Amino acid sequence: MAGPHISSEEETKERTSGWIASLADRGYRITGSRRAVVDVLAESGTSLSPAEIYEQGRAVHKQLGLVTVYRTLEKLEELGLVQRVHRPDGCHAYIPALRGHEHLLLCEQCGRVEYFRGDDLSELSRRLEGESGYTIHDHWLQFFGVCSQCQ
Amino acid sequence: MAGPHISSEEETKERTSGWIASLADRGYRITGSRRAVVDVLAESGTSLSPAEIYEQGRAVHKQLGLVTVYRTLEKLEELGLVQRVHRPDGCHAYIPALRGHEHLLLCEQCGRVEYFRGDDLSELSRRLEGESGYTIHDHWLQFFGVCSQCQ
DNA sequence: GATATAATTGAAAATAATTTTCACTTAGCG
DNA sequence: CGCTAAGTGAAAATTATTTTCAATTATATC
Repeated sequence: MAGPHISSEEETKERTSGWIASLADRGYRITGSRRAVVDVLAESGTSLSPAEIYEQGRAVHKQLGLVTVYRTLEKLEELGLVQRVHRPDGCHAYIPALRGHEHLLLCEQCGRVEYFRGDDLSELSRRLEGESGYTIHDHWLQFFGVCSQCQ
Repeated sequence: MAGPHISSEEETKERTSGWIASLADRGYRITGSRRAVVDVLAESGTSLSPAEIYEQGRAVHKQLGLVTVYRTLEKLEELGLVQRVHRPDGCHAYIPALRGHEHLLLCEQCGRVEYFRGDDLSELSRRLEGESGYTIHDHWLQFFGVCSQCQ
């Protein structure tokens, strides 16, 4: 199994420009406000609520409005680039979306997110389908703890 | 692996009286309103939002208030008897809490919940702890699909 | 580059979910 | 039974999110 994946600065920059390109490809205009939302979330190692994105985004683009944060998240979510993250204490924060068979490890204190691979649940999924009669579409495997910084 | 566990009527009755006993043990009074909330959620095979519990609970105890639904859920949650269930489209519904190493299989259409056992994630958890430096406290393994009734 | 125009913006209002307040009721001990 | 602190529902307050709308602006086209 690959270890958890700590994002490098290099990669988060690529993520930022990739998201901007996806928005443009889709026909959405690239505005200062959208850039600010993308910058903040793509380069954050932690999950962020709309209010946190708003606050941090204003450092980049001072006239940013909270409404635009919501609207931009909606578009990024629609493009599969970001997703809400669900935690025992709530699900109001966003992260760069999981890709392929990635799973999550989350810090309960600071919201830090690690992505890892290495557990194939498709066999279990098929077995469950057979035994339950469900048609299974998706799954979540998430671990919750405290990161080394927060200990 | 044991198959998913379909609750019998027998068992849900036991669950209802167990929850009532736990509330009483803890020193909480047993009122008609609390009984209604417990009845509805303990005997439901699907996840229910506070508003749904309120609506169904009024069939049992007509003066039930929505505020009391919230307050009773808070107490049941504190006692570890119920928990919020998180799904891609939201996390505003409650279910009887997982026990031991149970995991969830959820119907995206009707909210039906199946509990299953059979996957031990403790080894993966330990491995992740070592590689990430996190102290892991908890995990979720959840499958999402469409149940046989909803197909 | 200038310009036309439809997309996008932020502020304010509206809505929805949840929590708090408070005067009244009641479960359950003695 | 009667007492009393716990619990109640209605209404108000709070919080998160969405909608409305007039003003602004990104970008395709000249």
